[in-house]
Amino acid sequence: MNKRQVTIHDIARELNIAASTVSRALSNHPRISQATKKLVLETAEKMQYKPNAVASSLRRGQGNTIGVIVPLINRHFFANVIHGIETITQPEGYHIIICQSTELLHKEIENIKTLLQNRVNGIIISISAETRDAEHFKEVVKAGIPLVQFDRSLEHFPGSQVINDDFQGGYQATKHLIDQGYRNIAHFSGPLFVSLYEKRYAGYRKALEDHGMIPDKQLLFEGVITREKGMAAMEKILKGDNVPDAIFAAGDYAALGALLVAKEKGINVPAELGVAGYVNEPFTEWLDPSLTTTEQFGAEQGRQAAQVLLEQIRTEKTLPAKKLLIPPKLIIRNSSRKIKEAEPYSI
Amino acid sequence: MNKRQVTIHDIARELNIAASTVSRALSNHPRISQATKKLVLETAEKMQYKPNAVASSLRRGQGNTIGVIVPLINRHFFANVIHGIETITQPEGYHIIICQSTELLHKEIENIKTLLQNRVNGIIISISAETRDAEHFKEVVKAGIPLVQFDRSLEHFPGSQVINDDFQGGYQATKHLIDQGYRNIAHFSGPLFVSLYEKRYAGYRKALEDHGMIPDKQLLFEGVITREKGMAAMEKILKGDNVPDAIFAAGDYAALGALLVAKEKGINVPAELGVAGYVNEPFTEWLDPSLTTTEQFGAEQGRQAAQVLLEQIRTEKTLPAKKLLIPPKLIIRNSSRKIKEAEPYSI
DNA sequence: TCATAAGGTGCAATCGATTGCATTAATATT
DNA sequence: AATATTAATGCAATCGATTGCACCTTATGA
Repeated sequence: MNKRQVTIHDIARELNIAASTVSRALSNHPRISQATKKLVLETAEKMQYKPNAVASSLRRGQGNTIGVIVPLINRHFFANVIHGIETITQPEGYHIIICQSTELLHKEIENIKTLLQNRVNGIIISISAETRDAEHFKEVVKAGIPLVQFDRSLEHFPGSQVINDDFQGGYQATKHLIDQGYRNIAHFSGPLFVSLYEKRYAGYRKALEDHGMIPDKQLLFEGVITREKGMAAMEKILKGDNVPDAIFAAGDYAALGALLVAKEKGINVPAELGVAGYVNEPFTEWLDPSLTTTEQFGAEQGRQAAQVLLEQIRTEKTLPAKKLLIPPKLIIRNSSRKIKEAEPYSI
Repeated sequence: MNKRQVTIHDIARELNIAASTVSRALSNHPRISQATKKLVLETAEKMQYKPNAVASSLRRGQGNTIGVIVPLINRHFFANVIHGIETITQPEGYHIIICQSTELLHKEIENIKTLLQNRVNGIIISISAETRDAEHFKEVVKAGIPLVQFDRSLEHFPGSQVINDDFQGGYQATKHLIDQGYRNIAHFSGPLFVSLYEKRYAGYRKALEDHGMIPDKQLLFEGVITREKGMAAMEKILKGDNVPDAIFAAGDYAALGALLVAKEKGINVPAELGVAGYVNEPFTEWLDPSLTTTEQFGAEQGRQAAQVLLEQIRTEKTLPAKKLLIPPKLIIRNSSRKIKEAEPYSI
């Protein structure tokens, strides 16, 4: 039930000039006299003219919209990324359309289709857990629309990416545990065919090796990313005969599971068991003991991805793909502070 | 650098028929023969035709987009609401444009302008902390675009709203503390000119009165919504001479502050001090002791708001405004379990 | 004084899909 | 056989803003 809006033709009629003149006056065209511009601007204001962005987009073959596809909007990390994207795009006059794949490939494909139909200027995407190849990205390329991947990505797709340095993150966390004196470190990983988990695991292995330890397959627990799985893995560990003195979990929820079981069994963290998570979920700071983890700077990633995309949009010719590796930051908290140095500890 | 896309005219030329026939065939118009439809569909597929939603929107004067304005995308509650909205709108073929006001009125106004220019079908909004009146909503009404408010709202604006029953929430939480045996309950509130805080406070007062207690102004701490402010308020309380035995905070972060100070001072929660928060932030479940709080069902609110909006969009005539009150749910956890009944407690 | 340039505007086509109305062909009715 | 009816398709205008080109007026230069 939209009511009819004022158009440039209405303004033109009001002033007895051509619509084209109105259009040019509004866009500050150099060939229109100051007097006319002033007149048009005033009349537009008076008549409450609102430019129709849809018509403009159609004619110019260019919208002012950027599509963003994430697995789930309400995941802390992704919400942060979106926030970051918005802070960059909004001042540039772009707005963002958000789609969720809910970790489903067919939805992701659907999302891309919708975005293409709506002729977005560019797409920023973090792929679903199911996505294995870039078939559906080809449509985007064919349409000549720039696409930037972030966080989870198909590395072989020849486009720009803004991703975490998960290898370094895994390395840092493990090295920290070693430095604290832990000598038998287990790893809770996600599914290893997901490259980001594979990399955290590789970082973990490398850190061990660099410090003269041999990664023990027995201490690798794959597919442990929820609290429940973390708890189960921890129970299993305690029942075994090679009980580790530290755990590096590739996700905070799994680490939480380990902490909960440890607390239940009266195991002292960090004295008897060191624990480190990953992602820096909001709850980790307030656990008791607070959880050592790794920050991934979601907002920053969003900003960078948006920057890269805007560059591509603004340049006519295809720019060489950029691959930005965001270095993660280890956040040392009490769950791994075995060495109680005189560290300033404030709640 | 968008490349030219296939249009219905290309298909028409290919098949030697009129573009209008193609259009009708694609939209399954009854007056087009099955044979032609089949042919068109196949050719469209073959030529990789993608309908131009922009052109369609212009012609029909009707897009397929819903605008959502929130203070901050990366706040847990709002992220959940957006998620809820998306789950409803996406299957109906609408997509959502997200805008943040970052709690600033002028940005909110800007956002509304942008959404109107892009001719969205409807707007769902939670107002900024600065917003006091509905001046800028009038433009929306004038354009004949339905608008639904949620969470924080201008109650006197004659449009649909989906909001929390904050009075009940405040009442429930306070009553719970009373039931647990606490007799001197302080309240950490947000700024009281914000109606939602005012209502939680009113609920708190009513609960006290209903149980024969007199709300003490000395125990009201206004504008305490951050952890820092919560800690400060708690310190102040402990220095005073009327030390309460429980705190009902209108926000979880303030409650967290109280908990942290209590822990630091060796005050036993819940034995010596009961604490209840509000909002059910993700961290509250894993605090030690876990924090009693109130869940607001963000996703549910998003779904309801989207439902209401879609109804308005689909109906030609203006529907009577709906006001949905979402009942919040008290989540009882350890920070207020003074009476240790045989409650099943599982980590 | 006349040609040329610059300054201002208007005309009309265009972007791609949609839709009221007209047209043609095919079938049914009397 | 002539007319009415139905089915299938085409024509052309339209949504609102943009833009290449043409046009007219006034200033500039030789």
